Amino acid sequence: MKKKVTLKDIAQKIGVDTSTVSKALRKSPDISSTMQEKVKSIADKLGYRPNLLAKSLINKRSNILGVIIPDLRISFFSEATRGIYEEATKNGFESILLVHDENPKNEKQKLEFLSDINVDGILLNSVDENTNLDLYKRLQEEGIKIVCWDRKIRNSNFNSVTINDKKAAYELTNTFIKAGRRKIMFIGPNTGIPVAKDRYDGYLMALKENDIKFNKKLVLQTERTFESSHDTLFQVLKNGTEIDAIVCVGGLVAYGAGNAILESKLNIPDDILLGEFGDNDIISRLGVPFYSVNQNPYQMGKQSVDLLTQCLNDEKICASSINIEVDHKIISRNTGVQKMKKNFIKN
Amino acid sequence: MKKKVTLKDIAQKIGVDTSTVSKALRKSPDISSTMQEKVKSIADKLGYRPNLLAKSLINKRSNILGVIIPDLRISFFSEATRGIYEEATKNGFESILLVHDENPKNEKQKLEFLSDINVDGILLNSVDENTNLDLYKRLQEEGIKIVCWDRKIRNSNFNSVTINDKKAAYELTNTFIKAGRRKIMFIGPNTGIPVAKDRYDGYLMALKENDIKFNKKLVLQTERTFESSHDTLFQVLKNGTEIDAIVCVGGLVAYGAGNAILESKLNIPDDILLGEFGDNDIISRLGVPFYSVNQNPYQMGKQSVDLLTQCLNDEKICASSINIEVDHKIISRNTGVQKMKKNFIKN
DNA sequence: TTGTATGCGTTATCAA
DNA sequence: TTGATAACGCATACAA
Repeated sequence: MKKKVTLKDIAQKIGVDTSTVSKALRKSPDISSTMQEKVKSIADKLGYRPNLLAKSLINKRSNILGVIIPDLRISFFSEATRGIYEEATKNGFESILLVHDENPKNEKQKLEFLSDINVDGILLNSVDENTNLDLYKRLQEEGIKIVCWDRKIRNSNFNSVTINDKKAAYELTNTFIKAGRRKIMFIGPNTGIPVAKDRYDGYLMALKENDIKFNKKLVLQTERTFESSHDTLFQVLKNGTEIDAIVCVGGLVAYGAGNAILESKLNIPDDILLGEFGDNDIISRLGVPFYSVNQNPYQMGKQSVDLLTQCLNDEKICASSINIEVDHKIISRNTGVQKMKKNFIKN
Repeated sequence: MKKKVTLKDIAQKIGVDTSTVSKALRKSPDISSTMQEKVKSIADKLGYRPNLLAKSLINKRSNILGVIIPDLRISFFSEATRGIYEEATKNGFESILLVHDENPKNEKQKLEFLSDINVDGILLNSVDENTNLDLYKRLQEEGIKIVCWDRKIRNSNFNSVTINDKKAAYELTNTFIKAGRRKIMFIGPNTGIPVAKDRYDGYLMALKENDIKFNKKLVLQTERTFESSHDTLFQVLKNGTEIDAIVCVGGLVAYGAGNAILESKLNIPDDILLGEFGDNDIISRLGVPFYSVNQNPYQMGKQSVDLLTQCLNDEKICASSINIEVDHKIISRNTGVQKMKKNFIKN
């Protein structure tokens, strides 16, 4: 097992000091160009690569960004992540991706890990705005720049990049109302998580504006997971609650809800219109048309990195609690579904 | 800006040496239990967290696994990644995720980054088996354990976890043949990338066994991207080449192909049966039924981590070029698509 | 039982 | 222009 080539190896080979090699490789004007070339050629030949750990132990910066997302199965996040790492590379950062699975404990662990390896910044899609708030703040005080994206954190000074969730939920609900639906359900968490709260508020606003009486039974408080959404809705449908449209707070919630509806032998969209946030691939698995709020994930990712980069370069920007609003649009999916010949494909 | 708490801070607070603190925190029998408790309580109060960089500079291990995947939009990879990080956590590792986008340059950059931060192991889904082979080998020699998953690397001693790709492709092609199709196309790279080669071989085997004459025109050599697949197939269809089924080497290829077919006003599945590897969500966006090879991604991810863990604990296992074969199955998707009322949902 | 000295690989500040 | 030394935060062999 060969060991990795270090400055020392190069130094010994040439017969100079490590500090000379170090400077030469970073093209310090201290070092003669003859020496610089000599060092460089040896370094290349030996395949030298500086040890990032040692470097960032001394420099204060690692040029690493940490990205924590809720769930990879949600294509909104994968698209956004794509925007993130492309822009990160452009800006000279390496970005590493971690997943918290909507679990505060996981989130804590990932955050601490990122702090332990001295990342410069974190792009955060937080589980909720309470549980780990103190930790967010501590990391920030330690000098790690944090940008929240998709999910902002109220009553805090974190910079963020989001859509206008209230407006989007309002528009989505309104779409249902215009399609003649009145018994519109809202599924998801509606407190604690700011995004969810905003979306809930938008839902309420649309109802109110259209003189639809608020029905408490049509608000299902669930977690942001497939199981929670599925099980809760399935039970509610079993109990005979009538609904004709659903606003789902996120992709997994919508997928769970959609499954519950189909299992209940109800039809989408005839009986129930399905709406979600994120324009997520997984919903297409249901094989039914649905509405979605497209949140321009790629753009959101890029802008998040840009904001974070600015934070790292300018303390003032960092302190100014900026919220960048990304455009969204209401779209419908799978409207062009082709009719399948029965028994054409059999299992 | 508060600085992070270090051993020194704790040591000064108590009035002992850093080495005492270091030992106390790791419960060394050297240190009295009184002292251990004292140190621990102070450490907790101050919120001490060891600096991983410094630690792994000394220890040879970082307990970090690097995961490099081709593309996040492919749900096969997100599912597999899920298996990976769940199992990694269980085994006491932190796993960080990077994406190479089927680009050898990106892959090189990510690999070197992982080496630079001294990860213990890498779970690799390589771009191809040639371009960065020397780099793979160098990292291995430097002591980084590498496990290839999904895509193995022939003529090398890397351990791997895959399905039986040839068999799977054979079965998929056979499914088409049994459905009465004879003009079956193969789309994707079919050389250089081992998985693709195996799948191609399986395709050929099925043709041969069913006395279907091999038609060179029905093999489209493309990259593993949406654009490459889409553009190539679209042109071929425009030129009037007749086909009635397609074996696509991967999800993005299938999505590109599906789009090309629909844009050409052909019907799936009536005119053309679509088949792919990975059981990927994104294909559902086409809103048509399709066949898929489910590769048990979650299981594959877990087993990859287990194999890597074993490698790290036992040099012999590492040297024995193990290939673990994960079960696959042919499935059909979207067969239960509900018929949509025209104009029910409008854009 | 605790402290001292040294080193991991790198950089920065001085001297030479 | 180059070299010696200390430092980053932590761990460990060895001395006290």
